[in-house]
Amino acid sequence: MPPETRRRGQVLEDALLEAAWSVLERVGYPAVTFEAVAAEAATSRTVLYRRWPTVPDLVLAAVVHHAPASATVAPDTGTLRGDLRAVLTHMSDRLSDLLAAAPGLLSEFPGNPALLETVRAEVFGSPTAIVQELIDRAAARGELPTAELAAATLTAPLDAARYQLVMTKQPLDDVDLDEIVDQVALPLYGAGRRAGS
Amino acid sequence: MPPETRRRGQVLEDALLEAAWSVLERVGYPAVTFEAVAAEAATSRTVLYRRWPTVPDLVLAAVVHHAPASATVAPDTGTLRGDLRAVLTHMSDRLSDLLAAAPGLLSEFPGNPALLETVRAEVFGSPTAIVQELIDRAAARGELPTAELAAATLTAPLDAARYQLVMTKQPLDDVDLDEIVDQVALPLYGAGRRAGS
Amino acid sequence: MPPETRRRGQVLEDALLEAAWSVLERVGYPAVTFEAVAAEAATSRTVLYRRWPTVPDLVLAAVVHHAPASATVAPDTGTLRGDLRAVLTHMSDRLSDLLAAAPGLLSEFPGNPALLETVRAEVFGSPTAIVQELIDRAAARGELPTAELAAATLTAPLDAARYQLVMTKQPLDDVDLDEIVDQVALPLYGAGRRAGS
Amino acid sequence: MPPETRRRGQVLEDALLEAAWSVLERVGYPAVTFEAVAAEAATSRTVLYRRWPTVPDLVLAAVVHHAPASATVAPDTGTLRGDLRAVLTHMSDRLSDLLAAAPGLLSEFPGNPALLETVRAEVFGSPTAIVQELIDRAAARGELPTAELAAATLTAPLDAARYQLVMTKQPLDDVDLDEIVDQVALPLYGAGRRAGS
DNA sequence: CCTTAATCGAGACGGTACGTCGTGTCTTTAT
DNA sequence: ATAAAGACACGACGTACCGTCTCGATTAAGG
Repeated sequence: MPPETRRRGQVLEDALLEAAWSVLERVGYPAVTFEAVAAEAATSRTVLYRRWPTVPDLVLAAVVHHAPASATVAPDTGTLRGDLRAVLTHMSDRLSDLLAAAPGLLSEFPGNPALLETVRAEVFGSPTAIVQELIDRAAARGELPTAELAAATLTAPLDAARYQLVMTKQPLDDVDLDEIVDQVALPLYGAGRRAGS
Repeated sequence: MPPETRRRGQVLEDALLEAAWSVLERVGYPAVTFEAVAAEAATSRTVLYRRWPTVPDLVLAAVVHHAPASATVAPDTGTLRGDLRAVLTHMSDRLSDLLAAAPGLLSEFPGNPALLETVRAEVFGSPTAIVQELIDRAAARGELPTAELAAATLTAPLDAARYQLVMTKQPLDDVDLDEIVDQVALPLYGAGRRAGS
Repeated sequence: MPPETRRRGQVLEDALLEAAWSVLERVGYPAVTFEAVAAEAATSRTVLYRRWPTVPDLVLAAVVHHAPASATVAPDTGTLRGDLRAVLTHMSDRLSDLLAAAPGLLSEFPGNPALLETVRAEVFGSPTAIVQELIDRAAARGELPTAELAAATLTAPLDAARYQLVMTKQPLDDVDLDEIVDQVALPLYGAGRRAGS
Repeated sequence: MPPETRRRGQVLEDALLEAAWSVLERVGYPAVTFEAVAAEAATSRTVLYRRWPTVPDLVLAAVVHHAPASATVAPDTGTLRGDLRAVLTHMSDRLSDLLAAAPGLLSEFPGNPALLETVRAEVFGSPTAIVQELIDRAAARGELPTAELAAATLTAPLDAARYQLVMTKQPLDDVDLDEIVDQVALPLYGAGRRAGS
């Protein structure tokens, strides 16, 4: 019946993670089970248990496997506004994808700090560092009076955006993005104020 | 064996919700089951199902029952800064309580808009409206140049605080609160700018 | 909403039994529940429990109510053969009706002798006595050499017929009836033998 | 706690059927539940459902397991009378055992022809074929004028006996057996008539 | 005629069992 | 060695009825 030979090693593992992702997309996070993934991958649960002991571990691995490359490079559009829009847009797309697929992952974090760390590193990336870079460049161009901002000032626009993403699981639309950039980020960062004022 | 008479109505319902809260505290949200709550309440699952069709519904009711009094009244400390600190502190305490007890509730929201709405109304309260009131009063006192702020401007500090709460499930400490008030909220709302500038 | 007045006494009781019979016909004995009967009768289970404590009691009452009149009169067709055919046909119709509707009643008898007695009296009637009467008449006519038969001899044809009815829950067809009459009953009863032989 | 290793295969199946039989004896057929049998066998209902989809299936298997040896061989006592007594005695013992243990099985037959067939084969055996064999031998010995009997003639004594068994769930006593043999079976089969008459 | 007693109708309570699904462990067979 | 298959023991699910109970609404009957 199975015309192909028995899978092993990397080939098998890839197939397992693709099966997990497929199940995740089809039925949603709360309905992901070892049973269903094993059926999708045409293997037995034992094979899955040997690799990932719990459902969150499996789902996380599937997410990482499916979308590994988080943009860690700062965009450069020539203006602070354009750069911020680019960063926020990317973050919005990435996070809404993840949250729509696996909202329940969030609730697993408290009991599993390693999971949180992995998600942060692999998926969310580090927009804060990137934004600091944008601000440095903008200050160098004279767009901003200073690049020295309090941590809370720097991250507040990002956090506000992320909160909306977490709550809605939907990407932000253009109006939202414009508001955050124009009404929150740029004013906070000091755009429009004279350098030295 | 059962020394008391059969419980009914409000008495029973209170006992159920206390049992649910007790189980929630003991085993944590992901392990809350109808079975365990029924056992804790010394009743049958049927009685629970008649009232709350799903675990999130039950947990939410337990949370609301356990900590019902959401401050819906705007504080009045005499200064905008004091008012904002009060609002944020209350929100921080309230949300961190809820999230520590039932982090998984968050992941239920997308599939259950009614749940989200209930949480918003019963637990989160409506900080946005309250903050608008604070701002109106501050503008009337001359602390702010205007009370007309964009929606995103108004909620950004709140959202930033809430994001941190959601991620950490811990109340914000004084330093965090000071930063959000002094570095984010007050600058955004225009404090320190001359009225008419 | 309920346009009619509230039912009581005999009117109500009749309605309950008709509802029970209706449910019995529709879903079969093993699926008869107080719940379903109460719904069918548009009343509450309490009203049923007040009258019949168990399902068999209720079903039996419904059966008796629905088909109360067991023929207790011996037919008189002029020949023993015709009389036996008539008795067996009647028994076959009656029993197969009952058994098709409520086969499980049989299994309730051991734990409930009163039930068995009621069924026997109300439903099965007493074919044995009737057959004895037929035989007496036949002997008087000279069709049989004697009317003095052993109990087992007398009832064997009836019992054989009843066994088939119990097993098949179907009425006996003409061929079966002919065989029992011609091959079993008449030879056993001595028809064809000379009186005095 | 569980001192022994996990049971599997035949060992487990035997234990399950013994547990089922034990429950059947203790509480009676109408009270046999998967739950109780699983508890008695110290296993889970799943294991039972994998093997027997319904209660009647399970009970029947338990009955067959508990009393497997149905005499399918015709006795040979030298006389037709002795042979018939032996067959009827065996049938009486066997059937009354079964019916006393599980009277409700009877009511399951119409909805489950396979069950009926299994019971017939496994438990009731096939007395009809056996009796035909006895008659053949008796005719060969000259005890009977002919071995060619109508089907109804052949089975009537058996059916009469079975009907009494079904109704009483008690084994027939010697008097009953004598009557059936001497007053019903032997006369019907033609014993005492001259061959060729 | 009006009060009183009965009982109807409705529905909750505490409980048992159902049949299903998924879990994590373990054993067996075969590649 | 490990993939694949599948059983085992367990826990929980959501549903259906059970038998009991309380409670208001309605009805029939008696003072």
